[in-house]
Amino acid sequence: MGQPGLRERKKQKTRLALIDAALDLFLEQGYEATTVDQIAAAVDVSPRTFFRYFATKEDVALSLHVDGQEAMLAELACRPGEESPFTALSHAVRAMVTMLEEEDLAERARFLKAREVIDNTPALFAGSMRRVMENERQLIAEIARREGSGGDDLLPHFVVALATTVARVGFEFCPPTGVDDLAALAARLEATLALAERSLRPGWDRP
Amino acid sequence: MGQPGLRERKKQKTRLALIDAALDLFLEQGYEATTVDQIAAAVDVSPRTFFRYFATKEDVALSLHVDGQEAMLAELACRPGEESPFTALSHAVRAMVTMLEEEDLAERARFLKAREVIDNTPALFAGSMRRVMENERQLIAEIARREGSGGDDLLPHFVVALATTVARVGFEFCPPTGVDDLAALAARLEATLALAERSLRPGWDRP
DNA sequence: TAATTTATGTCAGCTCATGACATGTGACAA
DNA sequence: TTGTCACATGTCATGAGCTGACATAAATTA
Repeated sequence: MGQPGLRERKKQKTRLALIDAALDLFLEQGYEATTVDQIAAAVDVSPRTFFRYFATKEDVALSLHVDGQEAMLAELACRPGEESPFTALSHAVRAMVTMLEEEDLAERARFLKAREVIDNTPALFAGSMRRVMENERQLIAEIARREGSGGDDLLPHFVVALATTVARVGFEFCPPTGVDDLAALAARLEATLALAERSLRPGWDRP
Repeated sequence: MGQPGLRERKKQKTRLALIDAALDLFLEQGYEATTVDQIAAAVDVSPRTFFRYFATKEDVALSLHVDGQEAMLAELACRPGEESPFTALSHAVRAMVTMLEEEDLAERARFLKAREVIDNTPALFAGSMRRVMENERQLIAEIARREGSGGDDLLPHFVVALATTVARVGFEFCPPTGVDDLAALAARLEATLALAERSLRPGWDRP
């Protein structure tokens, strides 16, 4: 009886259907060129209902992205306090990928599609950056808390900014996604982390 | 005959008037709360005309930001080829501030206003990040050219990303802007550059 | 002054997004 | 099973951002 009830299941189903329909349409004819009405029609739902699931047209493409961010924050909260800030953040970044690796096949496909659409749509890219930036504030707060530094200390800002930069470079500019590029993505991320590690002085992230 | 002609002068005047009116309204009542019609009315111009000057409502707030980006690119192009990538980029970042310091008083006030509005408006912040990212592609291309590295080389991506990160941290989170915070801005930027310098291994930005 | 260019105004229309209210469908207890 | 309640959805109306088409007014040039 772990089942969440018919109502809830229907909602989840509609939600995923909306995401899938939206991503397919975005890939086919572009983000700007597809209307909310089209997405709603594809799922056989009123346009008004679309906006009950997603606040904006943007959101439907970025919802998975958000899950990743949350996973990152959650992982950071779990890291032991002795770990140096950047090490902890590295693990948090990796968590985004490992989380995906445990997912459904359909879910992974969905994520890769979303990534492709976002990469090819400036408006969506901007939106994703905005979310990254908002997430960054929380990361900074958490790092500052761990390290007991003041609010106007530059270091936490810099460390977090560097970590998100690494994540960004790692996730960006991957070759055209094939069937399951998750492995390639993970490899690229590791390469970027290694590059960062090798570029920085030991102990740089602690005063 | 150095004069650009009445027509051109009028256009520049209208353009600046639109920017000023928009920024003032954004500061007063918030970005989302002010309509294009209001901005147009404040300058006594039809709403349609507004969109002939700025493609979107966002653009009117971000136009100055764009000038800075262009200055950065221009400065990078001027830097001597022997200079290591990150050093060249540092100077390019500084150019954004020095350019402002040579500007009109009104222009500087405009810039500071714009910065304040952008910082307090997620939507605008996202837009500015998008432009930064688009600019980043050009910076990467230029660095790759200087260094003669291939298109899939991680290093140029990383170096440029780090430079824009420094710029971002340097420009962000300044205390509430007073009359002319340009000096404070410059100081903060220098502090961030110093922090980066001190965190990185010598020669990290060259293979 | 006349002819040509071009900035602006007007209007009509599309899409995104939201509030208000009605309706239908699952949840749950008697 | 049935009846009630909660809530997901549909319908309608509205406003804001943005664009195309065409007319008008102003500046430039001859």
